Amino acid sequence: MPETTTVSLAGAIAVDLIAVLVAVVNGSPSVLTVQNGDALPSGPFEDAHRSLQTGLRIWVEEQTHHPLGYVEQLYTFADRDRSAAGSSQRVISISYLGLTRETRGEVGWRSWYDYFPWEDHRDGPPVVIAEHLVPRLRDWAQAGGTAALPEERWRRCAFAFGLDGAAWNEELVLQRYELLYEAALVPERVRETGGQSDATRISGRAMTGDHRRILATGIARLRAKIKYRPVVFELMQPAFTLLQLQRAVEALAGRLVHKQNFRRLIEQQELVEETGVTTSDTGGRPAKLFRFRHAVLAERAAAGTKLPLTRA
Amino acid sequence: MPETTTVSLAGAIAVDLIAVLVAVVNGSPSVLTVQNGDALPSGPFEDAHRSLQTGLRIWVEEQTHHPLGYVEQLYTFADRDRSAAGSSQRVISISYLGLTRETRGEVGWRSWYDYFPWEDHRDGPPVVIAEHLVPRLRDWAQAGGTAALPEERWRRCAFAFGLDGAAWNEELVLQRYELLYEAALVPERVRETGGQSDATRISGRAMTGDHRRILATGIARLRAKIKYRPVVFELMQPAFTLLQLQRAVEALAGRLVHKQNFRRLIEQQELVEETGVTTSDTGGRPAKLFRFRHAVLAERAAAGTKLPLTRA
DNA sequence: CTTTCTTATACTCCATATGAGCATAAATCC
DNA sequence: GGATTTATGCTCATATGGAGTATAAGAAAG
Repeated sequence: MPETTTVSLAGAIAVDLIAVLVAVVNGSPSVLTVQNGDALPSGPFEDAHRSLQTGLRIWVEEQTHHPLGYVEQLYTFADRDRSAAGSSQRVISISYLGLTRETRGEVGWRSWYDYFPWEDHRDGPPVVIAEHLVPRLRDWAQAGGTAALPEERWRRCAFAFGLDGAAWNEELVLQRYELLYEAALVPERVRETGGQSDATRISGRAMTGDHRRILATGIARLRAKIKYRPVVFELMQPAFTLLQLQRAVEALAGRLVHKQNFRRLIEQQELVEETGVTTSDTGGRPAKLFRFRHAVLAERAAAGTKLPLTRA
Repeated sequence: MPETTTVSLAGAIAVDLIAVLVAVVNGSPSVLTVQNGDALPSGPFEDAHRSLQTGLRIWVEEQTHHPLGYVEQLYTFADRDRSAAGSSQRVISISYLGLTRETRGEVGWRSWYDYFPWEDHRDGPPVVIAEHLVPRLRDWAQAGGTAALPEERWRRCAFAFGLDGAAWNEELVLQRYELLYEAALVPERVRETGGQSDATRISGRAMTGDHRRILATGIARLRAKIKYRPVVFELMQPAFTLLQLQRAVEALAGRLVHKQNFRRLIEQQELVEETGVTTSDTGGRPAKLFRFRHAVLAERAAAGTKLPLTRA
């Protein structure tokens, strides 16, 4: 195998950057969208950019006027069916997850639960699962021909959605979406995009191309990451109460955590320090305001905010 | 922002696939190399390939005649300095981690500790750290000009290499390499590649371009992954003793684990099942042979082999 | 054939982490 | 001033993980 790089043969190859930009807006975990919520922001990777990461930063800040905090690469796609039909053009899509402190109430931010209604378990399991998804998934499993296929299909569903005694695992965002895709329960499967169709309430808002799959990838990555890296703080204001921090974590994870244990965890890991100020804006007894101890970033690369989950 | 994809402007863009192919050969965690150990196998992404992953599988199996087990994307690079000097060609490098059961004693497999001698702590901290790396890192830190920079540099070194009371963290493979790179302690920094220079014993074997950085990324990813996903089994023969399994984990992690606790962990997670056969090839009391319970892949996507680490 | 060595395997012990809940404190709202 | 709400401190039971002791079963040495 030669070490020299090689010019690709047929057709030009274009490189696109796609961003999953996350902020917590009014307690909702939100993602920046364009085209009236139908797509994630994306743009060509310009030859002028020094690197992918800087390319992304430059144009996100150009487009959104937001300072971009934490950035991490998600995945690179180049599946053939991503190309525009009839075109010989091959598109490489490199997706990124970015965290930012949303400030002004700008347009384009949408709760990610608009796109994944079944992912929000903060008020218990969403009714849409038992009411609509389970029956349809069961039908799909049953339609799995002969032999072991129906059982196999249903086992996957039960595992992904926490049915039949299995516990809900909030990190399986992508698996759940791909299951629904496979079962043809999302409109992307049949190329009809967006719209306010009746099905939106069941299958969530659709997106262009595979943007919703990319979004699912980003959510899954973030839900996993908050458990072992102090990334939540990238989404917080400089000073915050512990309950505000907890609400942010809960918004991302889509489930509630035990209040006292959450405080214990944060404090014993020394992730925060008191500012000396308290606020009464929260109602009830005034809460101390904390700030993130930036020192921990250097101290412990592996430090993290584990979730003290409430057992089902 | 337009949703349509865009043709890049100046120069063509080529896409390269780079593989970090891992196997455990005679107890050594090994990686498949080409060019006499100077480079990782890589090749152009052909337009004919259906997707990146299949593109990689096809050509790895073409080149190595190895069945490729677990495959996962590592990272996509496009830094400007990766391009050949003088060329306007832009190269996107998409790297993958692949696990395989090496069988015949073929050429090209090399212990990854040839490239990262400081990463093998199975017999305690390698002397090269205290003998050679620490003094040079200290010099580099000291040379950090005025103010807080020297302290800051040294803090990073101490954290990455587990000095000054910090614990050794085997997952920080990439951080360590990048620190050595920054301190100009690896030959890649000055573009002189390969060779059996005296420095190899200290800074490890070098590689072409940023291949060693990609290898470091792969090792780090794998060391993290074995703790929460049952991927070690991809590297094992169909039947194995628990000690063989433990040795494989230790080879990858570069550190020893507590034998009894390792067994407890594996068994209580029901990752394996007895074959009913025992072997006396191990010396001492015959050991039961086990096989991986493939069912767990379906049962628990989040199942894993956590390391019962020995405390320093 | 007994001793010795080596590896396999079964248990015990203890410190810490984590899920869960009770109790009290300090504000606001009527 | 009592009800309500949020903040915060503390206890308890259990699970988990690091570490060590003890015993079993084979091969090799003598």
